[in-house]
Amino acid sequence: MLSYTEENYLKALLKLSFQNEDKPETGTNEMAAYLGVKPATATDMLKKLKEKELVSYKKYGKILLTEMGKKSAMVILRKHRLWETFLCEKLDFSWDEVHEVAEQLEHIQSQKLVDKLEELLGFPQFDPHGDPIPKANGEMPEITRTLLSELQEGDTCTVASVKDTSAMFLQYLEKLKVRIGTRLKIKEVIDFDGSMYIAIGEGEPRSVSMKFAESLFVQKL
Amino acid sequence: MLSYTEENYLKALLKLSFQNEDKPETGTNEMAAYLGVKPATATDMLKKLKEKELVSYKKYGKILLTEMGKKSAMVILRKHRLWETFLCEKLDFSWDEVHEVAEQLEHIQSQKLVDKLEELLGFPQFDPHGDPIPKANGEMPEITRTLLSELQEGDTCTVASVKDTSAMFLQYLEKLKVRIGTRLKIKEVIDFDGSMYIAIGEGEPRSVSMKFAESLFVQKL
DNA sequence: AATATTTGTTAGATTAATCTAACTTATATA
DNA sequence: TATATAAGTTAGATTAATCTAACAAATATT
Ligand SMILES: [Mn+2]
Ligand SMILES: [Mn+2]
Ligand SMILES: [Mn+2]
Ligand SMILES: [Mn+2]
Repeated sequence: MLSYTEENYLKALLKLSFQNEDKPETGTNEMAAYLGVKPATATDMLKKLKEKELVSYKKYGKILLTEMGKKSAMVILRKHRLWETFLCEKLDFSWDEVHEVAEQLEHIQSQKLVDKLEELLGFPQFDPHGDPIPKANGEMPEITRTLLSELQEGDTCTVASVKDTSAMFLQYLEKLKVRIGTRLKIKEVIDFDGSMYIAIGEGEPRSVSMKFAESLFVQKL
Repeated sequence: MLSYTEENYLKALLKLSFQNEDKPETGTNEMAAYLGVKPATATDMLKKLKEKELVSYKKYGKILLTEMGKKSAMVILRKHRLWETFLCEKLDFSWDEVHEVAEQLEHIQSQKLVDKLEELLGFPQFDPHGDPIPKANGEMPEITRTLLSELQEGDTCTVASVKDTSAMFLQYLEKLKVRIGTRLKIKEVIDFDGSMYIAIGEGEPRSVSMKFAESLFVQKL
C-alpha cells in the first residue's frame, strides 16, 4: 500500500516523463521543483521508492519509473482524470475548478469506485482539459499533439487539449469561448512577436499572443 | 485546517456523544478504544484539539466537544453520509460496502463538492443505513429511535435504521430481505432468550435473536 | 477509611515526511 | 585540462502520529 505522498511522487515522475518527450528520465532537482519540495527531500523519497522497486536509479544517476511504478502512476492518473470528468459532467464544476479537488480524490483507494465511476460517466475518452483517460488495463491512447503555434496562415483546426491548465489560462479561454472541440482558423501569423490573428468558431477574428498559441494543442483539419 | 487524523478524532467524539445518550461526555479510554489507538495517543491528540479550542476538558476530567468542535464534526458526518448515499444511489454499491470508502471520502476538502453532491442526490434526508444527514447549516433532525427489541407481541413497525452497521449484519439483513422501510410484525416474543418470531414484509414469519432485535431501529405504526 | 481497580497522564522512543547546511559528483566553460 | 557551476547526497533537526512502560489520580470495594 502506497502513502498519499508516495503516490504524488509517482504521478510526478510519470508527468515529467511525458514532458521530457524524447527521453523519459528525470533529475532530482526537476522532480523536487515540480513537487514544491527541496532536492534533499526528493532524494530521500527516491530511496524509498527504489526500495519498493517502483523506480530505478543509482546515486547521481537519472531517475526512471519501473514497469510496476509506471503502472501504479497510471492508475493514479486514471483516477485523477475520471474524477475531473465527474466533477464537470455531474456536478457542474468549471474546468478551472476541477484539478484541485481531483488532486485529493485521486488518492481514494477503491478499485470498484473507479470502475463504477467510469461506467457512470459512460467510459469517457478524455478529461475536461482534453487529456486522454487511461483505461482499466493501464493503456492510454498515445495521441500526437500539435501546438497551435506550429500552424500556418490559412490552416484550420479544432482545439484538442490545453497544455497550460492553470486556472488563469482556463478562465481566459472560457472568456474567449474557446473550448475543447472549438474550430479555429488562422487568419494571419505576425512574425514580429509570434502572435496570431485567428477566428474562433463563428465569432469575429481576434489576436492572441505567442504564449497563448504555445499553450493550446490542436487537431489540424 | 484540520488534519485527516484530527478530523477522525472529532467525528469519533461526536459519535460517542450520540451513543452516550444521557450525557455527551466521553473518556480517554473509550475514545481510544473506538479509534483503535492507545489511551496515551488519545491524550496527546486531546491536548492538540484543546489547544485549537475544539474540545473542552481538563486533566483527568471528562471530554466534551466545544460548539466549534461539534460544528466541524457535523460537517464530516454530513460528508460521510452524503458520500454513502452517492455510492449506493449512483454507483450501485451495496449498503455493506459504502462505509469503508466513505471513511476516505469524508476528508475531501471542498465546500462546493459537498453541496453539489447533495444537489445531485436530490437533498436526501437519510443515508443508506437510515441515519439522518446533517444539513449544510449544521442542523440534523433529532429522531426518537425505538429498538425492535422494545416492541411487544402484536406490534407492527417499519425498519427505520440499523444500529449495528457491520458488513456481517447488513449482509444478513439483505438475505432476510430486511431493508429500510420494510414492514415488520411481531408475532411472538420468547421471554426465555429474548428472541422474536416476526413477519418480514409479505414473507413467511421467522425467528430472529435478541441480538438481532437490539440491532435494528424501527418506527412503530 | 484503607486498599484495589480502573482510568488517565507522562516520559521516552519510533516512523514518515520534511527542512537547512554542508558536502560530493558531474558537467560546462575558459 | 583546470576550474567554476550545477546537480545530487548526506547529516542532523523538526513535526505529526503513534507506541510502550511507568506513573498518578479517581473510583469502587471491602
Ligand atoms: Mn488535473
Ligand atoms: Mn485534466
Ligand atoms: Mn458509515
Ligand atoms: Mn451510514
